[in-house]
Amino acid sequence: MRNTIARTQILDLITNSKTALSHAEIEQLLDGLCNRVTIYRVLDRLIDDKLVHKIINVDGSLKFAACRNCSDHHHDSHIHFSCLNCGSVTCLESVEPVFKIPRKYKVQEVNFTVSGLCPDCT
Amino acid sequence: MRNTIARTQILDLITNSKTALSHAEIEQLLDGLCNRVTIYRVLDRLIDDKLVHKIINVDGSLKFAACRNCSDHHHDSHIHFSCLNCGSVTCLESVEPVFKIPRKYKVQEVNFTVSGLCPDCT
DNA sequence: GTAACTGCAAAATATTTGCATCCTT
DNA sequence: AAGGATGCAAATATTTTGCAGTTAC
Repeated sequence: MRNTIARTQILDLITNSKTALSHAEIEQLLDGLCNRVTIYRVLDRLIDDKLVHKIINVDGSLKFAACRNCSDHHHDSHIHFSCLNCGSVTCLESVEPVFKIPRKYKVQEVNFTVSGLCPDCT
Repeated sequence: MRNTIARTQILDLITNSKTALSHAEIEQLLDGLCNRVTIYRVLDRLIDDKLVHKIINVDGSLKFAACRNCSDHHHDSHIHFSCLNCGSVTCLESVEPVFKIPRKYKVQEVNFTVSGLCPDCT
């Protein structure tokens, strides 16, 4: 793993953003600093390295957010809030949902998204 | 809304399937009965008509399942189980998760997916 | 110096749209 | 008969891959 400009810049953007960023948003923010393809590859790498989460948005689009405490494996059981008005996706770290799955299913990961209006759009 | 062959067949497939179906699976099952584009259009229509749910899978792919009780609006707050081995997606109708979102957020929809191993793959 | 990273072009995929034709009612 | 539904081709959009050149360590 090398500290390249692209990697550093992309990780900075994601870390400093309040909301999760899409590939397109990252590309726009970088403003030509690096190629679109590089962004794909750096994101994959950051996810492998457990520095960034991949979030599947309610519309199926992808968003990326900084990991909080994923050292050896991603653990992303908090809720993501997706705003239907401005499109922002926010990690609600504090909220852990409670649920029961029939025993015959073996649970490994969890992906919870709630959509509606964020505080800014209410 | 017309009762065309494509519409009838596609709705039948989805209704009779234990698991949610992807566009590709539907296309394969129909085996050339209708065009790929038609499947896209029929699915959109069935969703509009509240006969079919669109489910966003953990990998971002789309799956379609029959609606249970969505008369005027989709209400899809149950958990979807996504098998990481066989790729099947199942609606767990009986399980309603409990969670609390900060008041400043206005909740409209919910999308909960749990992934792991389904009973057949354990 | 070398292996990893990057950019460009092109391939592969997935979805949407325009338009002429067909079919349900 | 008429308007919605369909098929085909092509346009769009998104992501992946091959390869040559560049860069971090």
